[in-house]
Amino acid sequence: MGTANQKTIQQIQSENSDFFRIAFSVDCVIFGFHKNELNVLLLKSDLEEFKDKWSLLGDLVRTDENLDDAPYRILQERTGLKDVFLEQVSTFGDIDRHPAGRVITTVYYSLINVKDHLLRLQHHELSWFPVTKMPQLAFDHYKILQTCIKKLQDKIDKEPVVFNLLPEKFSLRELQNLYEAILDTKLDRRNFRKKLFLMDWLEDAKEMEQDVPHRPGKLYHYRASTTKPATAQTLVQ
Amino acid sequence: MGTANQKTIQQIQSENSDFFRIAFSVDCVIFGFHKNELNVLLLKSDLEEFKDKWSLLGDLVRTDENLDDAPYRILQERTGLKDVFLEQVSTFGDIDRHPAGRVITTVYYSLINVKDHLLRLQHHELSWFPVTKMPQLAFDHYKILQTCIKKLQDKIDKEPVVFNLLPEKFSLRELQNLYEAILDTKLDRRNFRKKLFLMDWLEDAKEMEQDVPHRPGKLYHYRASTTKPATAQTLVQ
DNA sequence: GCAAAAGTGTTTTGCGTACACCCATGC
DNA sequence: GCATGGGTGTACGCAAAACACTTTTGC
Repeated sequence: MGTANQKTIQQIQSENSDFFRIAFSVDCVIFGFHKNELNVLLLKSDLEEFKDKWSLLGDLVRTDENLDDAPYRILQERTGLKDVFLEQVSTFGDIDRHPAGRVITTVYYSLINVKDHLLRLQHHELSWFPVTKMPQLAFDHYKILQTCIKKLQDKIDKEPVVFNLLPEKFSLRELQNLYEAILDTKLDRRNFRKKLFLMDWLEDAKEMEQDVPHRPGKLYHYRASTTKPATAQTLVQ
Repeated sequence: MGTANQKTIQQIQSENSDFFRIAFSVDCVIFGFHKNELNVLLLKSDLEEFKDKWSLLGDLVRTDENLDDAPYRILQERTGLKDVFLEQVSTFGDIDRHPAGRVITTVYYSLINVKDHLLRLQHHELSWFPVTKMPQLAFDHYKILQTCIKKLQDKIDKEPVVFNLLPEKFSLRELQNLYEAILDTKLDRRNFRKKLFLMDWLEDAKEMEQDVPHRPGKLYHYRASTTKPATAQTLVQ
């Protein structure tokens, strides 16, 4: 903040005790891809006001953790997941967004691979919901979710983030289904393949699909290498 | 937040008193356009640790105001400006970002028209600095500023926000200078004009520049109307 | 042999980019 | 008349979009 003067935070606290009536939380929109649908992980709300509603995974921020670390902790605690993709989206702080009092929340979205990590769903009631069939959400979580979906849609055009949602090896069809699910639209197969190969994100896994009732497709994996050869340089300028 | 159970905020507060050692602020990156340079409004820091450094305009969030309202209040209080363009950018919350204690801050950027509003600079030491010649900044404000510049650069390609930085009537040359200052690059004049007219953001003000030592250019103003008139529809078909 | 999806190329169109000359005004 | 910036059009290359047929496998 810009107006701090020469005081300790404790002094500020006592002089501005009102300001410390604000609680600070983090909420996570956790996306997964399952049965050709984009899913979100939700928790059954335990607030009386929101009985039968669901909510995003969230928690208060600890005083001894960086803000950007909090969502990693929450995911680890609730799902056992580590090393996931996470990105900050926005912060929501309307006065009345939480019925119990003033809570400002910073929202992150996460992309995880549902199949690889069998979630150890704890005693909490956790469940996946397709974004097209969302239950009633508590708080302002519906608005938050829509913001995250928009952000994700913008992101996948330019950045190779979708691979976080897929198993290591995948077919082009699966990848296209995923893009279609996120963008909520149909894509032309030939143009999609052309564009993806141009992006230089894919590497041939030298394997084929197994046990499909039709001609098996090739499998690919994400080319993590950031060493984009000459192409990148020619694109600049 | 997602894990609230049936408690009042006061109960939560007493049980989690540690969490309420976090202060919550808002910082504003206020952009102006002056002498063909993108400028930022800064305040001389009054923290001893940051003597001779400058900082963004910020303040603690009040318990009785929506988060998104706080930056409007801050701008009003410090500069007298009302009805400005403001957009939330991101929230910064590293443990040690503020020397006096734990402060999480949500950052907004603002675009204002320097000439129209003669700022009533109060007793605070406020000053404009070109983004190319920034002084030493306090806290993590340099990082915050860079994030905001990046956001602004992305934004002006798609959205008509730059007009907030200009007087009501302006020449195409001024507009191009502004784009060049924000993007930190040179643009081709003919292509720039073509693109801007295609965007359908401009309307002929039926006036010319005055007192310029060369052929005067036409003045335009921003076409606020989102009602793209018949042209679009009649041209289709 | 039939169903189902894989794999593949060409054409068209629009957009971004590069580029040079005449024009209107103040001095 | 000269310096300064205003105003305009064309050609090229690339990328997006539209579009149909053959191939491979399981059953």
